[in-house]
Amino acid sequence: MMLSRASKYAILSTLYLAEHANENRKISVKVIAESIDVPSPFLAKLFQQLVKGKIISSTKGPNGGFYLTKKNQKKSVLDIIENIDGLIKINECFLGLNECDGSNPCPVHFIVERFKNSIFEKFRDKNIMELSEEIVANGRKLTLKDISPEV
Amino acid sequence: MMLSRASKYAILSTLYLAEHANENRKISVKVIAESIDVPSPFLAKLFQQLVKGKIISSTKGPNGGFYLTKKNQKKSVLDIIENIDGLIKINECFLGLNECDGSNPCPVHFIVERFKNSIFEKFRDKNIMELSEEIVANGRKLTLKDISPEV
DNA sequence: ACTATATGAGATAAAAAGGTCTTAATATAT
DNA sequence: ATATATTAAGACCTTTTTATCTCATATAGT
Repeated sequence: MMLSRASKYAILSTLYLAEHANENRKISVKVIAESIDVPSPFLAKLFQQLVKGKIISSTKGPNGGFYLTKKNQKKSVLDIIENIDGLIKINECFLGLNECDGSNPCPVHFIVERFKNSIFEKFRDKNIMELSEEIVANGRKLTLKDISPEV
Repeated sequence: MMLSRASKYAILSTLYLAEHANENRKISVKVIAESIDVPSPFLAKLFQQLVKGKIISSTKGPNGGFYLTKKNQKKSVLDIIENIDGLIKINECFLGLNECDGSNPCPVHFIVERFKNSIFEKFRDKNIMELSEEIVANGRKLTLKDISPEV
């Protein structure tokens, strides 16, 4: 029931692409890595995998970089998580029990279940572009940098 | 917002102690490790730390083992988590953002907040003995073993 | 064609988490 | 006192995760 750092980086940077890139304006790993403050060689690896998984797109060479096609924009955050972590982890019992379900629940099973449903609403039932637009509309910055107040 | 395996083991085995041990009936690592199916040398290490943290108690020698005093029983699951993982991890932003709070929320901040509050009700506002009694009353087995139906 | 600039791929390294082993210390029972 | 059972402590090993490095490949612009 938790994301690896890899998944978090992948989510943030894909949402970054959704907001800032398109087929005519591709963005390099380096720029994204600096913008959201993640280690760039690590992000490069993640992007390779996301491209293979058809979550994002890329072109090589000058003015190349990463971006989302219309089709990519329809993918969900859960697709990203599935691509990077797999879905097992996010569905595991919070206390690690092998057998934990409605008829055999751990002490926090129903609490976790409710949470998971809400998360899935955002991460499965909404596509990346929709989520990105929501974030932009709310004026949020998704970065791992410290956001220092301007002086 | 997630527990390490170490924390999970510690929680399960402390709840095991709450249910099965007391000052007159101490239980050895080996027995507990087998009962809930966790690696026993690893659990031994965790128990050392829990003893230092005054979450559980121990005595050496024949008929020795681990158990909970009245004082230990008043500790909470959150005390266990704090002792093993520290509290930072459980309070981190679900997406890993450095700055994520009510006035600067990540896309799932309020969902996570609600979840955290519910978890805290069980893990901070209830002591170990109370939680254990609740679990016993509900007839739950907290083990990592597969619970195979009896033939 | 050549050069510069990107990504792609695979090997490698470093750090963290998970797990084991060995020896010492201590308490109990005989 | 001695043997035995148990935890305590610390070193050690393994696996997974995170991160880096190097070289190959593709593309654009000149």
